Amino acid sequence: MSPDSPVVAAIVVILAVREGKLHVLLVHRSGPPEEDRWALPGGRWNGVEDLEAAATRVLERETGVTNLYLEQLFTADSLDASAPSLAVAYFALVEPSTVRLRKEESWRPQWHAVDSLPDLAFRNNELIDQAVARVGAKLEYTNIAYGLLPEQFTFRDLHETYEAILRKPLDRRNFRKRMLSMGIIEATGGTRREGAHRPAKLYRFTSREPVFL
Amino acid sequence: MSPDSPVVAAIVVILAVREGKLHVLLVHRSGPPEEDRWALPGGRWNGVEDLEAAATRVLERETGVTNLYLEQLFTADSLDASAPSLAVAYFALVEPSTVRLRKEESWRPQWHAVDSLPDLAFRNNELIDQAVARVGAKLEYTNIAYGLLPEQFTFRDLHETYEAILRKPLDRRNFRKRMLSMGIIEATGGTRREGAHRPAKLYRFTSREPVFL
DNA sequence: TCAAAAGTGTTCTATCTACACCCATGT
DNA sequence: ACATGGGTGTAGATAGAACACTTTTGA
Repeated sequence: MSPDSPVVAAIVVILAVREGKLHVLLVHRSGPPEEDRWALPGGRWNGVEDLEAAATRVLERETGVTNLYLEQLFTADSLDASAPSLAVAYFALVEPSTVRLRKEESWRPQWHAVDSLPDLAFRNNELIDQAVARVGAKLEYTNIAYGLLPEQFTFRDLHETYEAILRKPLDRRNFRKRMLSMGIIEATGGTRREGAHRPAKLYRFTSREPVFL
Repeated sequence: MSPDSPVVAAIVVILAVREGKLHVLLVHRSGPPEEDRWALPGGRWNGVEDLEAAATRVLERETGVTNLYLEQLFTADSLDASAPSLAVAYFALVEPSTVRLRKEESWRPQWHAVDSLPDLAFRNNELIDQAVARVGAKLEYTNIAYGLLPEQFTFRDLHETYEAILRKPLDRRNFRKRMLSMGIIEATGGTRREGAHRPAKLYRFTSREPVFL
């Protein structure tokens, strides 16, 4: 491999909220370089398809999910000291119940709570921090949370999702007002019973395409 | 060149405010591909240095400027239909009086008002739009305007700079209050006479490193 | 004394924050 | 009737927007 022809990979920070905590999907490297460490899933770019298509392919291979929110994040160099390489990082927002993880023995993908990550290969921790920061900022002025939630959801679901990403408590009443005044969600008319208490109204996103306010 | 080993280039959106208008530095392509069109300056990445070093090198070659504000913007593929290629775009903020443009006959760099750009090679217009949007957003919560202004400047200079990027009038009094309350600038104590009128106080940025508020 | 730009405060409005009680349901 | 989470309103503080006159200087 000549110095002029680096290896280019697309890697994806796949984020989901599970049981009120933000998780990222990692694979365990069973071969060099950085053998036996956790890392973001990725795939080599073949130079023919779109870069974003390469990221989509990685996302689908690892999760079975297609068509969710995907955005370019950052391009990192020098990740692999052994050869010239470039990693174009994307992040994806997925709804965990739609995910079917790959079941291989090696390179097995697994959810990890973002709060308590080990030291990852290729300085991937920095990319995850960046992705979380970016998503948090975008929650304020876009509807991209649709990527993290199912078609229908309660205000509680939405509230937990926001708190998981922003890592701070949000007043329930103010949160509700803000969401409604943003106009990105609407009541479906339905309700959901979940226990010995009042049923919650169901909502949906008015659009499941990215909308900027 | 195999499909697995694309060409990687660093390209730079170099922005400056000249006479109250936002400008971008472009080179005129005197060879294929896209011969005879204007494009962003760039250089091939050699795979050894940091990507950011490659961008810095482009910036210095075209402007003589070093050590100003530089940030990664976006990585674009399929810019050149003839071969697999990847362009990692950066944007830089420079103070035009410090710039000494390269004087070659071909590939001569030239400032262009962002308001009235021609159709550029490699869909570079989109990258410029992105850069301007990003800088505009960051003016609100960072001090990166330091990159566009000399060591000392008047409130008028600062005001014109902000208006040039945001493309909208900003009330002078409110602007002044906001800048001072942000705490990113301070009076030097000096003044500058510029004509038959009251001299303006001079200010400097309290820090010339990026600061987030 | 005039022209030209620098400098300065107040009022109003909208937005954000803090905060506590009643409601609907199942057991 | 009680336990559990769902649902709602108000008051105070803060930040942003609108707006016009006085000051300093050189000619």
